[in-house]
Amino acid sequence: MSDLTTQQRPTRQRSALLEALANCHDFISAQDLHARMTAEGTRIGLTTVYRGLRDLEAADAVDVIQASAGERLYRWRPGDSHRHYLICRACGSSRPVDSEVVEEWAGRIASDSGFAAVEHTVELTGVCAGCQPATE
Amino acid sequence: MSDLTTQQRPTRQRSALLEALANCHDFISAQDLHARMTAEGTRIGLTTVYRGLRDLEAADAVDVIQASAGERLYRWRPGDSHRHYLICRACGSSRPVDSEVVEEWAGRIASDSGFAAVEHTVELTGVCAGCQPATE
DNA sequence: CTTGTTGCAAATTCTTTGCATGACA
DNA sequence: TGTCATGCAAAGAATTTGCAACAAG
Repeated sequence: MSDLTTQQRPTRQRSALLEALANCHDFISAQDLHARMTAEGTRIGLTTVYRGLRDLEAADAVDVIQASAGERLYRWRPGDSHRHYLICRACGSSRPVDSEVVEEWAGRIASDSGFAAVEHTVELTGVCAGCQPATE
Repeated sequence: MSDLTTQQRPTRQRSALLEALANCHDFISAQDLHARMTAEGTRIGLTTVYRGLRDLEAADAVDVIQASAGERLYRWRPGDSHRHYLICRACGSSRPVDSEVVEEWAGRIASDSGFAAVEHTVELTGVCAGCQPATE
């Protein structure tokens, strides 16, 4: 179960899911991803999308953020590079941010507090340049 | 609406909600808070609890974190002091953490990126000393 | 009396699960 | 042929809204 060598068949749906996600450079919800794939002609069930995303999350291949009402947004993570993003509240676009400082800080908190297995979630939101009202 | 002087009647339920929340020194869900109040003899509707918490959130009187499945947890914020916490995944207890470093970092990201109105969410979770297995 | 508040029930939204069919090795 | 994956439909969970009765000023 925790074994990465667990057999996993490369199916049409799984490939399509990976491709769709890789082509999407912003965070997207399972529902939206399914809708987009369907619109593009890929026949795939919503359940399969959810399952695929869950697997990718378990494999640490995607970054995940919590949207408002329990909705989760996923974003493909190329390599092991980024984990934290700055997201535009208006258009939804996201850009990775350098979070070294925060990583360090989290590590320090962990050792100072006596807590074990400390994990952190950091979400930055704002309004990107393109979405800001022209009004001064 | 954004006016703090907006009339708001001090009702029995609202006072009870505030008191229950102030007496609870950890994060708690709307459902649990309602259950606890009911168990203590306070007659209040679940809807009213949700509405009260929503108002408190809007007034910045509580800190909010996202639990797993779209569940939101609330914690009374005395004064304007703390905003970030380290939460035990095992027992749910929380302790405020010094987040000055993160505040600064977030501010720098904001100015560097060209984003406006940048807000940040930071959640730290771990296993507190009391919940760690005696093993080792 | 007038207006905001309450609370039950129904509706919404996102996500997960049961189970029979279908595909890959 | 034997598994694992798929996907429909139903279940589950948390939160929000409609609306009539109620309480405060």
